[in-house]
Amino acid sequence: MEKGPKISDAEWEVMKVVWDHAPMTATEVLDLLPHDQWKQKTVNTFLARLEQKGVIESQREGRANVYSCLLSEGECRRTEGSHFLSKVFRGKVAPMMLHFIENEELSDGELDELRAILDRKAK
Amino acid sequence: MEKGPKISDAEWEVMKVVWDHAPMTATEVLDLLPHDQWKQKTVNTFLARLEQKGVIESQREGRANVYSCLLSEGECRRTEGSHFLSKVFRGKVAPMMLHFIENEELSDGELDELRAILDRKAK
DNA sequence: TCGAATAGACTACGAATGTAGTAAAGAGTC
DNA sequence: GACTCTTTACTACATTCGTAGTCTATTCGA
Repeated sequence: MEKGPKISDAEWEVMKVVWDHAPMTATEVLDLLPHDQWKQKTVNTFLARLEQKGVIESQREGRANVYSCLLSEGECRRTEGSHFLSKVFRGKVAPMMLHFIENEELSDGELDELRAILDRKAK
Repeated sequence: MEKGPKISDAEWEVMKVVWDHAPMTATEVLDLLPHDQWKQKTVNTFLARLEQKGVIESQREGRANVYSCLLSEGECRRTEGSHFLSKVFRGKVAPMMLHFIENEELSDGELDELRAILDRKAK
């Protein structure tokens, strides 16, 4: 399987906005991020780096660059997820699942949902 | 909850060995890592950094340093896991679980195991 | 048309990461 | 005790990451 590019922590924050609203300009990206934590120039830098990495692309439109996604959130989740799995849980899925079940709050509804998925999966 | 230190990708590789075999020396750590990918000096650097970060501690024993864990693998998994969850899956546990069920190979045995855990959890 | 505002391009810079080299000190050998 | 070998302590250095600043070109208003 094809290894996607490495997307850093801060880059992920930017990408969440882009995935939700692209195509969009750098100014629009800033507007959808917490203003007290982000400066326009910082956002611009990340957008440029993300384009370098092939996660997004830009098209000039008048005075502004309009950014669109090249990689979907799902694709990036696959890359990041399998990396996390092998790094933190030594590639063992079941212990990881158990970890999250034990450590994160799951509502009864979510538990039911997961059981349903597992039942379907098991044929 | 107390945020643990950031442990980098390569540092995790070293820590897996330390968690499995501590207390141990730097030389012993190298012996348990793939020799073609690790040099002794590199291992030493990582051990020093991990000590700085408070993940391990060392005690002088003759000419060598003997390293022991200060943070368990489970503690580090909790820190890393909740970071991953909020970064990649926006804090939503169920979609993450679903993602792994759909994207990683789970044997029938593992599926059964997970169902059993969920059943127990839901009472 | 000329200056002001604005968006992008390029540059900066310290901290963390991956990967090691060099110097030095302790331990064992003759 | 002098020499050698091992293991540590300190230093190095290119990349990536987080966070912007400066310089420039373009657009908009007067």
